[in-house]
Amino acid sequence: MKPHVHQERLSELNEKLRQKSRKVTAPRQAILDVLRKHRHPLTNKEIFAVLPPGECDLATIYRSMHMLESMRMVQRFDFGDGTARYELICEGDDGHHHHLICTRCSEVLEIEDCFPVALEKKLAEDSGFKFVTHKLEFFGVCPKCQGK
Amino acid sequence: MKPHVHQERLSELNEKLRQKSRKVTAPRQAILDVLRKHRHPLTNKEIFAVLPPGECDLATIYRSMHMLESMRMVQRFDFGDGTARYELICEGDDGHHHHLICTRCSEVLEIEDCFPVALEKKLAEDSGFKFVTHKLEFFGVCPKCQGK
DNA sequence: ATGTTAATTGCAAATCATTTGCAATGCATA
DNA sequence: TATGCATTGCAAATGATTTGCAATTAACAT
Repeated sequence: MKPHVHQERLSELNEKLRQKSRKVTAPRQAILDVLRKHRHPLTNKEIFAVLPPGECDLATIYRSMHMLESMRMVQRFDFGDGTARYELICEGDDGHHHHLICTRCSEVLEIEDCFPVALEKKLAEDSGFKFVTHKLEFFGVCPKCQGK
Repeated sequence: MKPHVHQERLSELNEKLRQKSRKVTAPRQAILDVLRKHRHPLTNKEIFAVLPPGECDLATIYRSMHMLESMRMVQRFDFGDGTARYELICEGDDGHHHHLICTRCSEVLEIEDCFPVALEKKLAEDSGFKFVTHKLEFFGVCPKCQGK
């Protein structure tokens, strides 16, 4: 019943799924909903923890994040702790940016500017490499954690 | 016999170990020897593979690298593939630098300049963070791999 | 509506990197 | 040369991620 209700609620994100001949499944919608509500990079386990129990298997989250990454719908970040983190890529954005992470409490600040972009060109010229990109993250101690 | 031969062969690196009341053991010397001979970041497994069989346990390499890192004798790098890599820190160097890594063949180029250092200061001022550092690695396709 | 089919999921087991417990061993110092 | 604590090897534990496979389901054509 009400055959189109479901489609009406689908966001651009789900449309993107459709366009790639991917199925719009409950787990995928749930994952995208979580990402939409969180503006910071989330680990798969964090996504899993936020989801209602039984909503989606951890393995499915891993598989979904790979798919979303390959579709450029999420951006993967490495904070150097051996756990991948993902952020939804906004409309008209390429998802490329950096973070400032507190090494004590793990607070995360997004950094607007991307500095080394200009340098990639110089690097590419000097080295002969092509398609040069970079990963850059900053680490420090946030104001709250400075009082030891 | 020949009680001092061993000591005569000890490098500055082993002296450093001594100074920190660390023991100069065969596995540690072997590991440092490997690092001295390789100018690129090595994974623990790569170090293990280069070492003569039975020379040193993998777990010992993991423990040694942690120790060497805390003593600032090696620098740890993350290339985003979930495996730590280490480079010996040269005399008078702080070990801080970056790499350009080929995403196809994993060739690694060291990059002399460190660009974002000046930006750390600005970031620290803007955010209130202290002790701001960064990790930066570049990725691309090397000349050899460009011919598909 | 319903059937068909390929994509997707859950679950459990497998991998991979890394860590850790513990008893045996080995350096450094007396 | 003896003593004591650091260090090691080995095996088992951990934590993140991947994978095989049978059961389920979305998409689309009946």
